[in-house]
Amino acid sequence: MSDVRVRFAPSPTGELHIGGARTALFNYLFVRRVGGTFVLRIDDTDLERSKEDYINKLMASMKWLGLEWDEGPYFQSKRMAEYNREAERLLNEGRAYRCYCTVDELAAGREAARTENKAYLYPGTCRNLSAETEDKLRSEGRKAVIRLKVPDSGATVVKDEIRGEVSFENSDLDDFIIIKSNGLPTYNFASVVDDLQLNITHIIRAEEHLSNTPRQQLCALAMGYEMPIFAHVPMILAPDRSKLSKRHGATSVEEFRDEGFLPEALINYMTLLGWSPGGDKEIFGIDESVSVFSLQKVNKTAAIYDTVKLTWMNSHYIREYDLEKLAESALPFFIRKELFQNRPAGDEFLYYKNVIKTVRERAKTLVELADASEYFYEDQFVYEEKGVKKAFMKEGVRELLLHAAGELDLMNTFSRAEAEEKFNVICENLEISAGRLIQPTRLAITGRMGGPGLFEIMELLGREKTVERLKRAAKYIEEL
RNA sequence: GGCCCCUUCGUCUAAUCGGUUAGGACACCAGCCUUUCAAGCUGGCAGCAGGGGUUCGAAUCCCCUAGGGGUCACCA
Repeated sequence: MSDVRVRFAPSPTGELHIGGARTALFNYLFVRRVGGTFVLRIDDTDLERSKEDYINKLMASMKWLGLEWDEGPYFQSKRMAEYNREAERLLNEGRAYRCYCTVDELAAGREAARTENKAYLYPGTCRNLSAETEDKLRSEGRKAVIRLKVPDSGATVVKDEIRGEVSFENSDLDDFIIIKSNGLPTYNFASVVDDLQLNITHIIRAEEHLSNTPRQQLCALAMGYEMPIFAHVPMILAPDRSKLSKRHGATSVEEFRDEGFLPEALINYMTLLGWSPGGDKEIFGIDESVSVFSLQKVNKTAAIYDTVKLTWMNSHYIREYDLEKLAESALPFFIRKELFQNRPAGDEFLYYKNVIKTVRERAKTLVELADASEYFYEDQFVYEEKGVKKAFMKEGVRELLLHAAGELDLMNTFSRAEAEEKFNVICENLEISAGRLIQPTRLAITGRMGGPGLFEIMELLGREKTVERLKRAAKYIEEL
């Protein structure tokens, strides 16, 4: 066990989206590679927006993806005493001060700056208040916030594993708030206190935090510490190049799961979003990535996520997955589609597994898998319109199907090889090509023009159902 | 608007120290295979944002421009 410690610190204001998940993944890859500790922290200082439901969903999503953490979850909401103690210390040491400006007063200043088209910086109104003035303001009923004294010269340099050294002029920063008037810490402060107290050694997070990093570094400096090493990973953008949000459709892990994506596929896809092991390999498991992962190889460019490639990857995993596991994963989708009510048992489960086995080859998601399985459970399906024209509305098809039904009925045993042999004989005797019989038969027993090998389907369905469906189709054609 | 980051096919990406016909994957197109649909195989289309330098030689180093993103809250 190395002493490397990383943390993933989501705020529970929504479901875990693909960007957050990818950040968690990179933390995971990095820390597992070096044998360090993965800490989960819930940044819930914003009581208004944080919801307990989201906390559970967040953790469920991480577990579903296989991103297990070693320590935590820690909750910022339970660590208020720490933040207040540190803030008090800064106050006593003269590195921070109470500010009594009201929200309205500040807004006025901001508005003025805007009309002059200048950047607004808090002017430091309360930076050097006398004890008397403070008493007076307090007696007026004014509530105070605590602001950090930011040096007005010099620069703050952020050391970043991915971007190198990034320098910010302190004069561009103002005395920002570290404790709000309701006594709660701001993110920039709480996050630093926690990272320091939890002995985090590497902060791997999204690039949107880069601009705030100098503020955090200034906090650490004021408290007498140095910040850990940073790694700001590029953002994941929606297809329209904008920041991910709800209006972009499925972006949360939960949604991807519900749409029938396998966790391994999602992991594989996210791994390649902003990182590449080099070489031509595209398909690899999380353990393989762990063994070669490095922050230096993480890209600097934001990536647009593309469900098309994810879908391709998913279809690959569906094809290669362990059948037993696939059957388990697909269960909720079959139930949702009402192909059956409960988890099938005994022979029913065997049948279910065989259905999946024959159908998995052409399903890109678990939803499609259940879709493609429909006619194995439903007798009263409708015939595909295009197929009816192509396969049913031809001379002698009805008689042909009836004839085939009769022949199949006479068979003693019924396997895919035997059925195929029988069809060959029928076609030879009638002097027609195999396709002439196979096409309408396929439509008759599945309602569709595409799908698995016909004789495979017939074997699984069994002779009785096959014959029944041929007859049903014949009747249907008659009524056309 | 200030500050910060970024810029290789439509998308994800590769290209040890500058020397490559700029490679792969998805998608798309064509062909092969085939009872269908897929899968698979083969081939094709398609990119170094633009402009200046430095250099014998630049996708790679420097500068400028343009574009994209982020951030500037008593949100995280």
